[in-house]
Amino acid sequence: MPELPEVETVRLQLLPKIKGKPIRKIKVLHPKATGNDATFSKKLTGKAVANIERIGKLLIFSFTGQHNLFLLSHLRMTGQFFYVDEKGSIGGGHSMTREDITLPHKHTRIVFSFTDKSTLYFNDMRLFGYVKIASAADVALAKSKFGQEPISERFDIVTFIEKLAKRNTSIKAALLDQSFVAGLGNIYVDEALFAAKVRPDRIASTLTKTEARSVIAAGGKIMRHAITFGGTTFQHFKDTGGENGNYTDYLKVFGKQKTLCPRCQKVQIQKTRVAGRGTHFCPNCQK
DNA sequence: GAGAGTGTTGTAAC
DNA sequence: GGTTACAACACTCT
Repeated sequence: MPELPEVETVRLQLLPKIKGKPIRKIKVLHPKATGNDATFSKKLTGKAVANIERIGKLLIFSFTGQHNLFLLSHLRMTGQFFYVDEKGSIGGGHSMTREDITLPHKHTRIVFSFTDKSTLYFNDMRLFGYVKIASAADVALAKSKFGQEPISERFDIVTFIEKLAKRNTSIKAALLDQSFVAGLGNIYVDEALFAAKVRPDRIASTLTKTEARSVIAAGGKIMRHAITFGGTTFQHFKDTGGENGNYTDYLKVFGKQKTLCPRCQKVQIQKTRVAGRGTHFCPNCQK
């Protein structure tokens, strides 16, 4: 379940590996992954990635000398980018060759072959994710739909608090709304609310300013920390070398139901359903 | 073996 | 505009 830190991990790993490499050939194994774009291969063949940006959980690829050609990629829940270098090593020599992974496999949707014989695979079991061609206008429109990111040093907490006061849903639902706050998903929302000692089912407008600040500060801190550990693997996330994220060991509440709260040591972490999602919290610590 | 559960987001509908 | 419900999908768990 890639959230902001996992997507950022993919971006940081992928960029140095593919930047400036012309695409020699593209095989679309499942057209849905490209938004059923019949021109996908033709438009991208011969182009070289200039940069990869990220906003929220969305990746934005730009190409050298192309001012109106971009790729938008969202991993949704099970999307993965795997990079195999010219020697056939998954992860481009960073990680050991993964003998347990053969590529392409039945969930590989798109194969990008570069002129240096390295290959980028887009895998997505559930086909919710995508890699789509976009114009500059498409990119601008997509960017406009995201709220502020808690990891941003320019996060405007005053505006956030004002908007929060108008929300009559749970704080969890509010934090999961990407147009309100960008980057948090189910795992990091639970972790941030635990760190801030706020119950996930609290109505957003009832949070004090201090609590609101605390939630954003915790969200930012946890996600920045997770990025330094290569993200969190809970079910499906793999980095571009097929490795799990290493932040998993630092989770305090997500998936920890029926274990003793690591902070108060008095009650067990509860799992309930808030905002239609599996939700973990300490009924003692979180108010 | 049928059915529920899993989670992100766009869209429709209120 | 806020909010909810649902669809998209394929796999695992009950």
